[in-house]
Parts: sequence; structure tokens; C-alpha cells
Amino acid sequence: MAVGYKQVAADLRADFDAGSYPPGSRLPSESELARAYGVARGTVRQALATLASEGLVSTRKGARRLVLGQQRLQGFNELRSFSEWAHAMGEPPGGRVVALVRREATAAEAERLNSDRVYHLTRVRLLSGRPVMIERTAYPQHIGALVASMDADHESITQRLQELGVLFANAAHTLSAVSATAEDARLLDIRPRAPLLRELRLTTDPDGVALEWSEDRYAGEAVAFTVHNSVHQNTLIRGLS
Amino acid sequence: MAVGYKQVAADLRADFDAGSYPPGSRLPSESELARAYGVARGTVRQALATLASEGLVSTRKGARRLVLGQQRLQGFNELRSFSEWAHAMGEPPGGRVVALVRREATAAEAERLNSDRVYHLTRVRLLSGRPVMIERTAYPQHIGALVASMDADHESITQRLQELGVLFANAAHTLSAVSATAEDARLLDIRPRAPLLRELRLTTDPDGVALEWSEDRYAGEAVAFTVHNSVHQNTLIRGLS
DNA sequence: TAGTGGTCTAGACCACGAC
DNA sequence: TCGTGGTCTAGACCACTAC
Repeated sequence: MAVGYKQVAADLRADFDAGSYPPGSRLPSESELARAYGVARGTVRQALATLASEGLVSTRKGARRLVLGQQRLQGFNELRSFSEWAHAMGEPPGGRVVALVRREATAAEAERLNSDRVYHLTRVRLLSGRPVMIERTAYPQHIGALVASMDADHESITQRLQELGVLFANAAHTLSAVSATAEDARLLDIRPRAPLLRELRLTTDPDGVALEWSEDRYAGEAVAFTVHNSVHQNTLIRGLS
Repeated sequence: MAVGYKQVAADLRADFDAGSYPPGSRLPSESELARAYGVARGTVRQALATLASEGLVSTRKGARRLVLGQQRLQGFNELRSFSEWAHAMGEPPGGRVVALVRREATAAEAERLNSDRVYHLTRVRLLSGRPVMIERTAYPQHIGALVASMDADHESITQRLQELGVLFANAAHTLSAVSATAEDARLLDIRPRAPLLRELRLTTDPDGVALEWSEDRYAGEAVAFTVHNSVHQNTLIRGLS
């Protein structure tokens, strides 16, 4: 078994789970870990950087690393795909297609997707049979054509697209609060004007080409988003909308 | 001027701003940059990792780095402090203290702050004179005592605390949507039941000791949160609330 | 096949923390 | 003062991309 930084990080995560390093305790020094794992200090540092980015440990120059409370993070795939996220939570996901149309792009869609015509999918997403989210996604033509041929009620679009060789690489998410419209309320089976968490999402491939532009609306208390940051690391922005 | 990875990153950021690398173009290779800046490849890699974490470039093994759209990120301080954020946006911040009481901690507060008694501050935050956010913050005793002695209407609590040697190091943020209560509506001058973006925030010092536990409520369309992530990096979690 | 980014090594020096 | 993490160097090999 090759001992790389991922292996070191996984071992340390397992140690956290096993309670070897309770929250508030200090990790061994980088040199000690390097000796223990038989790797160079740089490799240990890479592993520890991974754990820090997951919010598991915090760092201060000159002092040993502090173990923070356990956090279960989700990978990019779970973040992007409702289905994978649901599976990770142990809740069977579901979907119901409300509409799938091919039409001219709105100004916003054309700007984001760089495409005059789009496929637009409206879908209600279910968790254990309960509607929790409305997904309104615009796809550029070449992706939309693939989506149109799928059974969106029963299979994961993201997973199928990946199987077809479509690579998701980057995503930008913007979160805000909105009131449920009459249609939102009907689809989610809630009161009109109930508060919804709105997520605008633009996903691109490794070349920076837009793959989807989506507005998702989550039923008020069904879902929350969590972000960790520290003095030395942050990926969250707060801006005027 | 020492050429460290921060300097290299800053230079590249300036190049982006100057339009030397338009979105969609490719960066020079790590080796070329190392030669150009007179540093080792590792230093260049560290600079590029910084830019990647800011959503400025994307990376694929075997191919040169792709320049993404410009993004102006905010540092940890701007993220944590309403005042610094407002200044960074060019909007004069303001505040109005609604209540500051010393009382027994609720169960949730006691758990997060590890303190039986807390100082609890309710404050309306203004942007250019317009109310945009309600801040309800619990401080443990030793921090609260400092806060109680401040003029919270006119000075930045975060900044004053830092001047007094209180170090903010980590923060966890959870975002969801809620309806405005009658009090919320009155304080923000909006309709009751209007959608609000709720941010729960726990801030700790470098030792992992909790410094504040806050529930902030942003007026519907006043603010949005943005998160960037890629296949290899993510700090955002979606979870049941 | 040549070039690129990903990973790793084995050193080194410094600023900061703990004592 | 001594140990720690932060930074940097100058190499090396591999997997992947582009051609």
C-alpha cells in the first residue's frame, strides 16, 4: 500500500473517528508524523492542509495543530448532485419532471451559457418521498439534447452525463432567500410566500465551458448550507445581490 | 522586495486585472513562471494554489491552467465583520443597539459557548443608513464584559476586540431561509413574513475556544452569499437542518 | 512523444509559541 | 532557548494532455 498524503489524511481522519484525538487536543508535530508514516515532512503537510480545509484541525505557527470538532464533509459530486447527496444522507432521492422544453434563451441564460437556444428543465426533487426542492435548470444545446433523451424521473442526470463523458469541474453557487411563488407553493406543497432558500448555480467543465445554469429553491427548513473558514483560508463571499 | 508566493500571487492577480490573461486563456507553465520570477517551482505552485482557492484559475493535470472569470474575494475579516465588509463595498456601515443584556445561557448557547451566563446583544445593522440585517449575538462572559463597555452604535465590535487582543481564527457558518417575525419586520422595516436569509455563526479563537455565537438575519434581497468549488476543493456543505 | 501538472524527497532558514 | 509550523530550494518520477 503506497503511503501518500491521501493515505495519511485518511488515517488521521480514522484516528479522529476512533477518538484517538479528542476535540481540543493537539496533534503530534509534523516531524513526528513524518517519522511515524515514513514519509517526508512535505507529504505530512499536504495531508494536514487537506484536513484543515475540511475544518477538522486548525493551525497556528509555532504551536502544534489543534483538533477541532468532527465534521462530515461532502465531496464535489455530492454537492452538485442532489441524488448523490441524498444517498450520502441515507435518504432515498426522487424526482418528478414538471416540464422540459426547448426554447430561446433568456438574456441571463444566453450570457451564462453562451447559447441562443436552451433546454429548460423544471423538476421537483424528493427526499424519502417528500418534496424539498424545485430545480429549474437551463442546459446549452449539446448537453440539453442528452438530457432530453433521459428518464429524468428515475435516473440521476448528473451521473448519466458523467457516464456519457461530460466532465463537471467547477461550480459557483450564490445563496439568498426568496418567497415561494404560487407555483413554488403548489409544487412543494407549502404555503404561498413561505421562505425558500434559493441557490443559483453555474457549473463548468475543465475548459471553463458552461454546462448548466440552475436556480434551485429549497423548502424553508428542509436544508441548510454550511461553510467553514479560517484566517488563512476562505472561499465564501458575501455580496450585494 | 522579497519574492515569496504571496508576491507571485499578487503579481498574477494584478495581471488578471490588467487584462494580460483574459478569461478562457491559459497561464504559462509552472516552470516558465518559476524562471520568470526567479523562484522554485514549489513557490509558484503555492501561489497558484492560492489563486485556485479564490476561484480565479482552474487546474487540470497535464494541461496548462485555465484563467476563469475575475472574482473579487473578501478576506476573513470582511467575512466576519459587517463593518469591514461594508467598507470594502464602499457603503458606510451603521448600527443601532436594540438590547444588551446579561442573562443565563439558553441550552444552545451554553453548549456552543461553554458558559452558563452570557451577554446577549441585539443590533440592527445599516448600510448607507438603510437597515439590512439583524444581529443577535451571544458572547461568553469574558468577551461580553468587553463588549458591554463599548459604544456599539458607533464602533466596530470586531475591530475593538482585536485591538484588545482577542484573536478570531475560525468560523463556521450555516445558511438557511426563514420568515420575518413581527419584531424582525419592525426592525428591518419590511413586511412580516418576508423571506430572510439566516446565518448562524460560531467563531472561535486559535485554541478552539468559542468567542461568539450569532444568529444574523439579512433582509431578503439585500445580500447573497457566494461559494466557489471545484472537483478537488470544497468547503461548502449542504445538510439537513 | 514531449510537455504539463501532481506528488514526493531531503534538505534549509525563519518567525513565532511555549517555557 | 528550543521546538513548531511557514516558507523555500533543487532536484526526481509519474500520470495525464496535447499533438
